[in-house]
Amino acid sequence: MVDHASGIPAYRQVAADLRDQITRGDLPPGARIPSEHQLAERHHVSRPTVREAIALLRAEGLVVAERGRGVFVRSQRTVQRLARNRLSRAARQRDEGAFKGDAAAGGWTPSTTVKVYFESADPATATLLDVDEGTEVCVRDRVMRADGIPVQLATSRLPRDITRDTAIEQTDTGPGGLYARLEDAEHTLDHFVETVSARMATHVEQAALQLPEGTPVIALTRVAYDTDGRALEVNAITMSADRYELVYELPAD
Amino acid sequence: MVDHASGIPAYRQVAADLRDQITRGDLPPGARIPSEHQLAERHHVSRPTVREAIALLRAEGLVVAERGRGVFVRSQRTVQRLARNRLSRAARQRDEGAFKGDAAAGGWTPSTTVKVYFESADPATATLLDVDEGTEVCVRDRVMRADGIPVQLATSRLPRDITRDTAIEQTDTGPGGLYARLEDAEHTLDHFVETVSARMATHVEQAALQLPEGTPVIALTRVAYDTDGRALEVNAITMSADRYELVYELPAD
DNA sequence: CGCGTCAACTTGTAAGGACAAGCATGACAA
DNA sequence: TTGTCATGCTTGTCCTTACAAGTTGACGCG
Repeated sequence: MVDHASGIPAYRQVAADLRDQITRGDLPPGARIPSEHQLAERHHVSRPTVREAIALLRAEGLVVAERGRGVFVRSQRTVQRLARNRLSRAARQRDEGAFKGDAAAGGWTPSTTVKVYFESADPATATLLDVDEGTEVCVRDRVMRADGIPVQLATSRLPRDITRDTAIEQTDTGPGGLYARLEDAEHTLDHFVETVSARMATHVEQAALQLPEGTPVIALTRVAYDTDGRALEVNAITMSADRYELVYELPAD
Repeated sequence: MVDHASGIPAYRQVAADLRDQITRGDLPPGARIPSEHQLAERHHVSRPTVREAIALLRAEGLVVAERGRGVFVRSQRTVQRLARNRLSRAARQRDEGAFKGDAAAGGWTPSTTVKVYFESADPATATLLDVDEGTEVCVRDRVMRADGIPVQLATSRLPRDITRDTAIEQTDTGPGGLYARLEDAEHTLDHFVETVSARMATHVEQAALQLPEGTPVIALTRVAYDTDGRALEVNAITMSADRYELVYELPAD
């Protein structure tokens, strides 16, 4: 019931009530919350007020609405963790790149669509790859899926003088993936630098990753360096924050 | 102007129009967008419709509303990056913990408030620390500020049998911080495991970090292990995604 | 018994009105 | 000149009403 004397807006009180029920477990993941009409009657407020309350919970990512069906408690993070210690040479010899390795560990079926094209380096890419602006780069644009649903977008850029006449310019890079081909071409990988940030999904990403509104994404930029300290590849990865968790292991010294 | 024949809801058309103006730069960061009344008149829609459009942009984190003043375009990310390779023994000997080190590198003034208390381990903590549920743990609850504004929340938990009679149970842990005291007590640190995820801020975090609505946070869980493979500390860190970027360096092999 | 249709739900979109509360500005008084 | 206050602008909150569009299940007909 809404307390008008408290000074707290009615829609926030309704939202808080539902949030409590969800976090307490009275409304478990997947459960349908009462309809807008029912909530309005129960709390003695109007439907727009109830809708505002539900809009809050949607923005928090707690619930999803489905027209004609109801509003449902969001199921928990699909604990599809991604161990990033998979970039080792040994792993490359076992399977085909990190994504397939994660899939095997997580027990889901991976699929990928790839587009390969060429462009001249924009300022940001040029800085990261340490090449002149306008240098020709090979772009590998990938959409990765787990059991058919898109979970990750990745765009790799490499200087064309490295990729020319290699399988990297093919859609299928072959066993071990892109990094294996780099090592075939005598570019010995030394280390990677990953930069992790989070932000709200753009509407393009929302569409591509089939995200409900109000979900954040993890944006990861990985730069691969060879033993000479030269940057070989810049990979911009976007993941639904809902579905991913990144794990890093760091030595104490 | 709204096109009723397009099938696209009016509030989305209004939102798209404003979004374009913002991304194009016509409405630069800090600028005030037209008032709800003006937008309603201009697009020939009602005020509630305009409000719904603005609610969308707020959820996307593009604008912030200030009652009595107007709605303003959000200013850009403050590129305060945080290199996470600072957990080395050498760094501990130089300064006092990772946060002060980051501050020195970033050129801002750090300040911290600490609360220390004891509790019995909840299931999640017990699992991570590999102790029995209910074991007494020492909790260090910290709010970290950069130039006075809160940027990070961190809660460390350690089994009490490790912290008893050490400076870890004091608010001020002394030079080199918590990890230096652990090594003083013959617990040699071996490695850390960091788990990174992103999600929308809870309303508690929103208040503590003074975040506008609709901003995501980066949630990081760090577990410190000693050379025997024993978990010494679990640190749950929450950062505004606006203000942080994490950098990891990984060896290729 | 099977299947299609329809009614009764659900959420989505939109209008219009009313009052509250915070802020800035300018007029006015000291 | 300076401080105070009233006024009008802004967003915040909330109501009532109406119709659109998607889903589900029950009912009746073949």
